[in-house]
Formats: sequence, C-alpha cells, structure tokens
Amino acid sequence: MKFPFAFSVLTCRLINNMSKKDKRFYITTTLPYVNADPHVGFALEFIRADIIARFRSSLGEEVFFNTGTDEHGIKIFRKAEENGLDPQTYVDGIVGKFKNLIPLLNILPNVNFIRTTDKHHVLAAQEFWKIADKNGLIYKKNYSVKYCVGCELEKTDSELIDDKCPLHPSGKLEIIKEENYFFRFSIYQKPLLDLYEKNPTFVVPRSRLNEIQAFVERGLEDFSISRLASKMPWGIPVPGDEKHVMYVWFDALVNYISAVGWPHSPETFSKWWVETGGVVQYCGKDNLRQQAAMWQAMLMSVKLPPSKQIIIDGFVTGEGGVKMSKSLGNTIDPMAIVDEFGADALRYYVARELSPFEDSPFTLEKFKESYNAHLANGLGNLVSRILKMAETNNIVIPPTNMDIEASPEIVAIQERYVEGFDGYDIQRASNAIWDLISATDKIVQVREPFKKIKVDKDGATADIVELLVRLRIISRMLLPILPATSIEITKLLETNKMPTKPLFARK
RNA sequence: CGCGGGGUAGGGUAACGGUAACCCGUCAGGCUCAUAACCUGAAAAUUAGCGGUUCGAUUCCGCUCCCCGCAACCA
Repeated sequence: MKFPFAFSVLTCRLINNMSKKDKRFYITTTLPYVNADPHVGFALEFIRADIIARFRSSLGEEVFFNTGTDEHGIKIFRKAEENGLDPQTYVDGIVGKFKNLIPLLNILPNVNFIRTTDKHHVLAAQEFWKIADKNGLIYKKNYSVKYCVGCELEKTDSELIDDKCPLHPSGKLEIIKEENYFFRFSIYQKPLLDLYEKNPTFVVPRSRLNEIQAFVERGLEDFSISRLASKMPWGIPVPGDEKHVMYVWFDALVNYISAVGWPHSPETFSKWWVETGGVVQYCGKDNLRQQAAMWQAMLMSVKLPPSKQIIIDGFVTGEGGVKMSKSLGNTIDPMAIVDEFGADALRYYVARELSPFEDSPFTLEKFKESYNAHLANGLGNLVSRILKMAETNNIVIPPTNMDIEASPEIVAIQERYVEGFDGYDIQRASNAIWDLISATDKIVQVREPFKKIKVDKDGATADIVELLVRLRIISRMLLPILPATSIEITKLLETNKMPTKPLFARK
C-alpha cells in the first residue's frame, strides 16, 4: 500500500495497521530459572523484548507480551533443601525479585507474568503430555544415569571431565539404571529441517539458523522427559503415573502456549497463537536447541503450529570479551546502573551499545562513556538548547508540519528505523535516531538561530519551529527505547519549557 | 580432523568484489542557544599470517596461528 508523499513512514505504518484492525503481535522472553537472583542476561533480554513490544504497540498493533518464571526441577529442589524450605515456599519467596524487574526496568506494566507453578500452567503441561502420549510420541525405557558417590548427586555428561566428576576425580561413578519416559525427538529431523528451509528467518540471526540446522542434520536422539518422583518430587506429576514427574523442559516450554489460553480457552489461543502466526521468542544463544528444535518438535507432536520466530541474542561479557564471573570481578549489576542512572539509561545502553545478536562487552567505563556522549551531551543537551530558544522567544510547536515530517531526510531515517526493528536489529533502529539527533545539532550550529533572531526574526522563528518539529520526531522514535524520556520530552514540547533539570546529568 | 562464530585505527564496531566507514578517546580550530555541552578539521588500520582465484580481495577459496561459544536441564 502506497501513501501520498505527505505522510511519514511511521504514519504510513500506523494507517496501514489501523486498516487491518486485528493486527496482533505475540512476543515472549525465555522464562528465567529461579535458582538464583535475576541474572544480568535476563534483564537485558527482558529489555530487548520490551523494546520490540513497545515498538509494535506504537504502530497500533495489539501486543501480548509474556514473561514469567520457570520454577520446577532438580536445581530448585536442591536450592530449597539448602535453605531448609519446601520448594513451593522457596519459589514463592524468590519470584518477587523477578516481578520487581518490571517497574525497575520500565517494562510495559501490562506484561503477562506466568509461573510454571500456576495451576492453569500445570494443567496445560499435563494435557500437553497426554496428547503427545496419545499421539504415540512418548515411551518408557531404561535410562542410565551417572551418579557421583562423593557428591551424592547424579551427573550429566556435561558436568564430567574425562568421564570423572571434577570435584571427586578419584572417586567412582556409579551407573544407575532408571526407568524414564522419553520423547521421540528423533523422528522430527525431517520436519524440523523442512521448517527451517521453508522459513529462512525462523531463527534470527541467520548464523544461528545455520547452527541449529547443522545440529539437526547430524541426527537427533530421543530425550528423557521425566524423573522419578521418589528422587526428585519437585515437578509436575506425569498424568497417569504418580511415580514420575515431568522433566523441567517438557513443562517449562509449554508456558508459551499456556500463557495464551491453551488448552482451556481455545478462542484466546487462536487469537494469539494461530492468527498471529505464533510467538516471537527471545532467548539466549544457550537456549537455541531447546527453543528452535526441541520445543518445535514438541509442538508438532501435539499438532500445533510452530512458533513464529526465535530471536537469539548474545551474552554480555567483561572487558575484551572475557566471560563475566564473580571471581574475575568483572560482573555488572544492572540494578546498580538503574539506581544511579535510571532505567532509561540502561535501556539506552542495551539498545545502542550492545549488539542485538552477538556477544558484547558491558563495563561501567563503557557505560559511562556512552551515557555522557550520547545521553547527556547528545540527546539531553539538544533538548535543552532547542527548548531554551523556544521558551525565550515564545515559539510554540505547530500540531503538524509535513514539510519537515515527510522530508526525504526524515523519511530515510524512519525507514532505517522501521527496517531495523522489523529485523530485530535494535541497534540499527537506535542508530537512526542518533543520526537524526546529530543532524539536528548541526542545524543549530550552521543556521545559528540564536544569532539570527536579532536581525531576522521570521527566519529564526522558522528555524526554531523546524528544530522543535524535529525534536518531536526524535521523541516519538524514542518511545520504545526510552519510554520515560520520550514522554518527558513530549511534555516539555507541549508546555514549551526547557528542562529545569538536565534530562541526563553528566556523570 | 566433533559443531559453530570470530580476529579491521588506542578501545568498540561497520562495510562483505571496486578510493576501508562510524562511535568513543587524542590533538588543533570555531561557536556561545545549550548539560565546559555543540560544530569543523587532523593524526591514527600493510583489514591476524601465508598462499590462491581475479583486471582488482577486508570481502571468495585453501592452509596456519590465536580468541570465544556449544557438545543435549547456564539469558
């Protein structure tokens, strides 16, 4: 659909979407595991998903944004034991810390928060199991578990070095045979490969699609989806077999559909899962297999359509790309950043300084550098200098100004912005805004309206009006990324006042 | 030879067959509306190394070296 030149790109998108009244968008984060306090990585992922959710909202789409907590499994069971609590009491106590992130990170307040211990989720997971079972995708077999006598714990191969427990290298590993339920993952090789081939943007970025494709091509093994309740009772009971509880993944992944009403509310489910083409799932690169392969096979096993897209983001690292770890002392605490600089400043850093898909470093030095350069000196200062001229000379922003809003320069910038978001390239979208900020600073310098006002009042007034209109465009584009700042700028423009306090004080 | 991703100015990244771009930092000049902010200009890169394809390679191919993930319950 083409629009007359007088409309900006964003306006076009808005109208386009309004014309399709039922345009909807479903996005979710991974559910973080609650065996520890909220992880930096999750905070960043939460912000990314929120930015995309807010962007879609700003286009007039109806958005369902999901997050929550993954609360079952052995690690939590042990953690609760360590703390002398029963598991439910333990998770009830910790879930608040995760919910607190919503106001702290300035996440959309209407975000859906699902807990895998929620009654409706538990029922959904059991129903999911029953259907998969009925469809012949679940079977029982003997499963060998390696057990370290020293640790008194079962060990997975990934926990072992040279087939020995790193904590007890001289100790013996016992092989315990246990009967478990298995999921016929192996038969989904072809369907999964078809899914990837049919939809080249199923996993973003492309390199991750290649990775999962190569993984699936090598062949799949059925995986265990239950645990003996006698050993590890903290899980959803397997329907019809009280001796087993579900393995945590088989339970947790189901949240993406139980959150939108599956199976008890077919209308809601259809509205958000079927009509939207599925969910957009944000997750870390360590979750690629679970989300892009296992979960998709699980959906196939109950004859539900696949997710829409899986967006894989990178990790944050310390200086020089080294892993963050407490022992190296290079961890960063997002909450400390929020305390000192505010949620928008953290959101800015995530959007503009972190690669949307690759690992990128996050240090306090880099954060401050970028904060001063682009928020204080860039955006904040621009707002002050323009509004000062407007306030002093009593120049008010017009309700619209299509000459500027639909100018080729603005249209090109907005195209880049929209394309960036469409491809989940938040950095590219943000760069478009900061290009506009810097071009606007240049206008002030070149035209010098502050000087011109003394000799050519009309000319200077026109310049200042243009600057105000550009500021309004900037403010609108900032809405998904810096929601609080965007609203603040809009308010200042409406009241024609320069900020009494700097928007972002230099640090 | 398990699989995958990388190595580009001091730092962080971009370009991915045709004069190596951007941000931060550094240095010099300009401006005074603004948060000592802003604008202009400069210095700074044999694009990890070696070889190949090509009229031409940062870009494609091969090898070597070095980093980093993953290897089935860590965003």
